[in-house]
Amino acid sequence: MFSKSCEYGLRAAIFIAQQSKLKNKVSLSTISEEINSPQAFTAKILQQLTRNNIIKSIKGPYGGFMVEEEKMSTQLSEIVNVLDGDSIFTGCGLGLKQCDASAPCPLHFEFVEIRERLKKMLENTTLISITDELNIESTILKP
Amino acid sequence: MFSKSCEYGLRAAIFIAQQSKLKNKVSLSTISEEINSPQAFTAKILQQLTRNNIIKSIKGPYGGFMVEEEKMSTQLSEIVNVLDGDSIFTGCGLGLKQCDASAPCPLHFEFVEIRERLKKMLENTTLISITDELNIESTILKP
DNA sequence: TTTAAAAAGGATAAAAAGGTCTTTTAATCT
DNA sequence: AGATTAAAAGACCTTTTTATCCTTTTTAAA
Ligand code: FES
Ligand code: FES
Repeated sequence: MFSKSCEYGLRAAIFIAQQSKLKNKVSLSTISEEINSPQAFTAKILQQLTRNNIIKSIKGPYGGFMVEEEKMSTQLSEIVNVLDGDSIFTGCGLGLKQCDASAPCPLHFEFVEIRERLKKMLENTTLISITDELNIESTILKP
Repeated sequence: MFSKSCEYGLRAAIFIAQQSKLKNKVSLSTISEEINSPQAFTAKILQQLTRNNIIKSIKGPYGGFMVEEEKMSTQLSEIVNVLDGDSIFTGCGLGLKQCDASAPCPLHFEFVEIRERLKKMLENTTLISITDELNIESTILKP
């Protein structure tokens, strides 16, 4: 469904958001331990999220990564878009060059509904909405 | 969503099924033209579908590929399973080692619904159901 | 101001996916 | 039987994804 980059990126962003809610900055090594991802690769992904202004990084001792208050409303769809592009939201299920109801593939009408539901779900889920729920239900970020 | 192999494989299988309904065998070159896929690569994919007994191949002059009558009820989910494995049907959206309601990731409950809907759709769609519809609606397999 | 912690950036490497080419095998026609 | 046609099989190549390593830059604290 999503690339490895995207999976790690989502898990990382959620973990950082959790900690930011508790006013903690977190270092790369902590993040990759807590979400069980390869450290150096995770660093690259965090750079992308930083460049795209989804998380904030602070260099130097006592530095780390955090999600700023106003970025806590970031939709997961934005993160997916940064890391995997938008083909999951707009592409044809059978790989036709463009998904178009006027020239539909055999799966089009059913596929679009599922794709839209996925899109809506990722748009309606934000870093803040997840970290709020995390306090209630017990969900996890590593295997 | 699906790999290129899977996209080509689904398009090819649907095209072959269409033609089999008209009692036509189709050659590799025809298939790759009609579904707009790279020929040599498509050959590899058709071999997989043949080995997995989803389509039938006939060598020699007047040979080609076809879907046998009893295989027209093949579910698209079987083709996806052969070409991409079952991770799309069972894997965790955030890439946790296993998707498990007792240790759910933050997306689990919503993700499972979408994943199940995709699975049901691909199980309910068969080569025969698609080729029946193809006569009614005008759906396409390329570009 | 020196030190050390931490991210950024660049180079590289391994693995997987995507794709091509050549030889072999099987079927049909003459 | 021999020539021809078409897929099967396996070797090979290219690109993308996934991943590591190492150096540089930044910066807080002693
Ligand atoms: S054309 Fe294939 S999903 Fe829309
Ligand atoms: S645990 Fe992540 S989708 Fe089920």
